[in-house]
Amino acid sequence: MIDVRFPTALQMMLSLALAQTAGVERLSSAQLAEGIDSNPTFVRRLLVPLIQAGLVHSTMGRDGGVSLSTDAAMITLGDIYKVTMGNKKLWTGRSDIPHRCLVSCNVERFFGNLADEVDESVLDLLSKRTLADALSELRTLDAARAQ
Amino acid sequence: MIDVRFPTALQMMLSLALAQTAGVERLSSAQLAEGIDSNPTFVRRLLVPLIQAGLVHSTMGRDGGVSLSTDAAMITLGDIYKVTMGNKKLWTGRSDIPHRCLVSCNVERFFGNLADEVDESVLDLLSKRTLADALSELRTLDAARAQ
DNA sequence: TCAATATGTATCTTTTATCATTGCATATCA
DNA sequence: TGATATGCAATGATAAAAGATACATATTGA
Repeated sequence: MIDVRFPTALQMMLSLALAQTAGVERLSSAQLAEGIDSNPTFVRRLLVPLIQAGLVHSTMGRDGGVSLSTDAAMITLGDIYKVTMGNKKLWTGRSDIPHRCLVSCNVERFFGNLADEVDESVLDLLSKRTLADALSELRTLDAARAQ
Repeated sequence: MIDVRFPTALQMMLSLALAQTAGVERLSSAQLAEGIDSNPTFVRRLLVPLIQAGLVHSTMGRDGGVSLSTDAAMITLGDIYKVTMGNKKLWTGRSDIPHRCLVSCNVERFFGNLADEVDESVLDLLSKRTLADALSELRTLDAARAQ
């Protein structure tokens, strides 16, 4: 199955950012789940690292829910990516290749380095955008759509 | 399962590049499969687009096999990536999200644009390296490993 | 105080993308 | 013409991810 954690976490964070601008205190995992057409358990699983990293604040009990910990302009898409994907790299090579020649003895390391560079460049790109930026991009897209 | 087509195709191409410098006419899919600890069918499946794109030349029949079509310095890792991954994007979002608000109506397009930017930046990075560059990096790694 | 309802979390099942395997037609060469 | 390569289709196995279910725990308000 395709890993959709990042796009999903991003959508959740955008919903929280929108709620913030609309003056809504918090959203429940059920509300967030409805927005992504999924289930509350998946939402809560995704929230765990976001809460631990301090990007999101959670309140338990009746009338509980989650909200952004800070202003949307202080959170970058890179933050969200790093936190939700943890140590998972964008690329992983074949592992345990038998070492028989110049290529097979060194591709593993070579590819690892390459993958690191790719991760770095992607994070670079994501870190230049804040959640607030993304939200205003959504408004632009929405205006274009309306026409 | 993790998609290892690119790292695998890369290793195959590196083996072909090494064979080229060693004066070896061609390698069979069985030989390539041995190098990646896999099976000839998988190798041949990966070769199809590389052959169609003209990066690799294949000869059928007994004593057949494949070889690089051109010099390793003329082939970039970007070429290999584009050809083996086809239209598959690095990221795909959730699809068929119900349209209910500013976020849910526009994230799909927003994320698509973001994914396009990421693809572009990765291809940029890969296109700066040739197979010949990669082969000499392998030699450098090998020298470091020998110590 | 207690009923309602939220999060936190563990466990099991379902789904599905990917790779492995098998089989066979076709091509090529000694 | 037999040995051996590619080309290709079809089926099976594997594993990662998401869905589903269950329940303990926390909080609030009547």
